[in-house]
Amino acid sequence: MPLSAPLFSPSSPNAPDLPLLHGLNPEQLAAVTLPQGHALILAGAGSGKTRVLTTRIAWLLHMGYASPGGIMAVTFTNKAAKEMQTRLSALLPISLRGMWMGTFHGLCNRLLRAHHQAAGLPATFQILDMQDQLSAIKRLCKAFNVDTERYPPKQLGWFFASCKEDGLRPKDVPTHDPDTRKKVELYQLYEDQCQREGVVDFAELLLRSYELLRDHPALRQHYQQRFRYLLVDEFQDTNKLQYQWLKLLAGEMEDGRIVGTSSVLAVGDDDQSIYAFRGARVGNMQDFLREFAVPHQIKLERNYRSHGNILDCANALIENNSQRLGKNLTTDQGAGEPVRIHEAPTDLDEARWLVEEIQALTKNDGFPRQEIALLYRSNAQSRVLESRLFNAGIPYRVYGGLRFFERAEIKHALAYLRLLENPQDDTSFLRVVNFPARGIGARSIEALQEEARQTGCSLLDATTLVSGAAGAKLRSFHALIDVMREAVAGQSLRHTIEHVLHASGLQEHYRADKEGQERLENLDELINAAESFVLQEGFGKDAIALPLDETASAAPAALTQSPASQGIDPRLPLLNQPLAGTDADTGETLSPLQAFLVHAALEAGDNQAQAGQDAVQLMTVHASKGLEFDAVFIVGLEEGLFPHENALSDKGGLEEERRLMYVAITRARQRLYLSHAQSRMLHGRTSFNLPSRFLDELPSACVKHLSARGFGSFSPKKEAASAYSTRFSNTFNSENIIKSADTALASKNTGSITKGQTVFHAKFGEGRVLAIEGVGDDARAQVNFPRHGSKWLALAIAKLTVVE
DNA sequence: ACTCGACGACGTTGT
DNA sequence: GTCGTCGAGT
Repeated sequence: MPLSAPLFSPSSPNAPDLPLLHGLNPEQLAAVTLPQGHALILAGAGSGKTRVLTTRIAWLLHMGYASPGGIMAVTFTNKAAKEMQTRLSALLPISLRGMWMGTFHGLCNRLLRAHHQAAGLPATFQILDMQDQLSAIKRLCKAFNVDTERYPPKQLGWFFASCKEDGLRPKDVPTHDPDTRKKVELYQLYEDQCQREGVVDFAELLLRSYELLRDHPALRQHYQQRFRYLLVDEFQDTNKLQYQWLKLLAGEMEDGRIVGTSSVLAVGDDDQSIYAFRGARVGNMQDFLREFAVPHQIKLERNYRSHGNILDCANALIENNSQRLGKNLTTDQGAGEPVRIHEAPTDLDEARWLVEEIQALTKNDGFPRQEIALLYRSNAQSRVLESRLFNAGIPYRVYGGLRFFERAEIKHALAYLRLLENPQDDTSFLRVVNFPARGIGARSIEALQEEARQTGCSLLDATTLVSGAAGAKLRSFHALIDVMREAVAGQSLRHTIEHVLHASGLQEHYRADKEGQERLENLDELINAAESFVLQEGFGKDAIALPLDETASAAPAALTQSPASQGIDPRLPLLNQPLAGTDADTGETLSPLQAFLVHAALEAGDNQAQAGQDAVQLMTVHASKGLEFDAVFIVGLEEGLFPHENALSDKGGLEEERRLMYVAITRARQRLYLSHAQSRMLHGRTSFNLPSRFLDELPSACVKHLSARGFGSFSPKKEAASAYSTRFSNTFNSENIIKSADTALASKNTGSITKGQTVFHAKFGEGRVLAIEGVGDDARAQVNFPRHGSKWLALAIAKLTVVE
């Protein structure tokens, strides 16, 4: 559908000369001061999107168009939510209590906590992260003798999640084949299990709160009237369910259109949609325009981040995508330096080159280390980079490894805490019933699970049903939990955790373990995390007090005025309570411990709290979204890797890879390096890959090919090995390439060195030639040295002499 | 009941 | 190369 909505004129009387608005460009100003009504902001990378969002909120509040309680702002990541919070607090000196700002999952959790009864959940319901979910599914499979060869738990989890993201309960899933029927059957069993244990997974948070709003008109209308302004960040990443959820909050549907008094401001960039694999639906942007009859649409195309050459590369690249709303970024910063492209013989050489460039950047050009980012397509690539950086003594920080709350010792501690809150939580029970070891083995657990299944009760409750010595041990564990619960009743969060760490024996266990030092420190860190969480959330102070704005008073009033609430259904438990008290703020009805457990589940935490350290930043391209750096390296730009081979099967997949590349490029402010290797260790074997097609899509005027250090002049032509690789798919094992390279080189190979010979190297000594590839100056030999392992050596550089 | 070693399968992106 | 599972040994 054409995007022809008129621009709102910024010169309206709605936009007085406020300091708040200073420095905004005309489009930003227009977006910030939009009148009532829905709007779509197409915000290009680096166009000041977050600034627009926060200033918009500040402006609404400042002008009195809304109170904090009338605003809901949704983001995808906790990082973005926090950032918004911080910036907003800097703009406005008022309390933002009552404003709903957070991630989709966070807000859904908030909704479900406030109305847990209506949602059919216990007040103490716990949230399953991916690990928990997987172990829950595995347990389910075991209990029902599922063939996990045919139905791998991981795949089942993915199936359940995608059903939920489409808003489908088991009964709604169409089953045309026996395979799907089986999976749906398991889906139902999984749901039953979760319900029985009082736990919800990530997708369930969304689906459950969607259903809550859908099935309770009075409640829905209450929130519809409360939230006059809904702001959604990264709208292109919303999935079907999130969009439906938003629609319910925005107003009632009539004739395919939304009617209501709220204004939805969706901010997004279709070119940065990189989460289709997990259900994101860019089509939501078009649907939004249509179903909300969006009157205002603004494009933010001025980029304040990157130099011209970088931006030109990004623009040219993304032009190759067909499904676009259309957008072109501009800058007035000047062209800057060319984008540098480097080709390395191997992934190891790539890493070596990278280290040298980084050293030059920091030493000669004065780039701070934390302003340098290394981006890669998949996590596995970080290893080589890390080891080279480590050897070179360059401090670095890897994002996206095991995060704090995902560490085993932390999960153990949390499992105890969760059991105190929710004794039904079998996942937590199983995690810690024998950790530290209590002599409760697999057989005892099996017996226990059998009893629990027959009785339909939780594992903890079933401990009373098991006979014999095993039963006694199980009951003493039960007693341990009960004693802990009593001991921490009414205690502060800090004391609670300290007590649990001690009484559970966790601390002692790690203290006895000589490898457990780091884990002990992490447990201490958990206490610190809890402490700062309590301070941040302000528990114990004015936690109960509601802001004295219209929220507290107007919301119930609005409810009584609304026609639909005249005949309140008395069966709805929530409506028998004063709404202002229940709906208002999270945490209000939550104990500090409960809130902390939610916090731990919803934000797995940064993986390393070493922020502020002067370290090079390593992360996947996905993780880099929303960040920016002075200098960016994008490595591993090879066919099959980036674009990833799994994404090449369909066109949509390739376009998403291209958007991913677009995101990566637009992270750079001043300097951008792109590199690829002719061969790399992948999945434990050497593979030979063509340079990524994305490199060919960049305008040659903006790029500069660096000559390979020590390998003679750079040759833009495909190498012999690479040329052959096109005939055998993109990656194949080294045996194939050796064969083909051998044939290719039979006549062309200049040197006298051939495969199988023993050669001598000044540094490495004698070694056997495993393979030869390349021609002329680029010819290389893979030589296996007894003491140094196998190495690729350039024949033009390394002085190899044939031994016999 | 627990620990350890061998073995095989499996390798994107993540709230 | 890593992870999880399985079997044997203590």
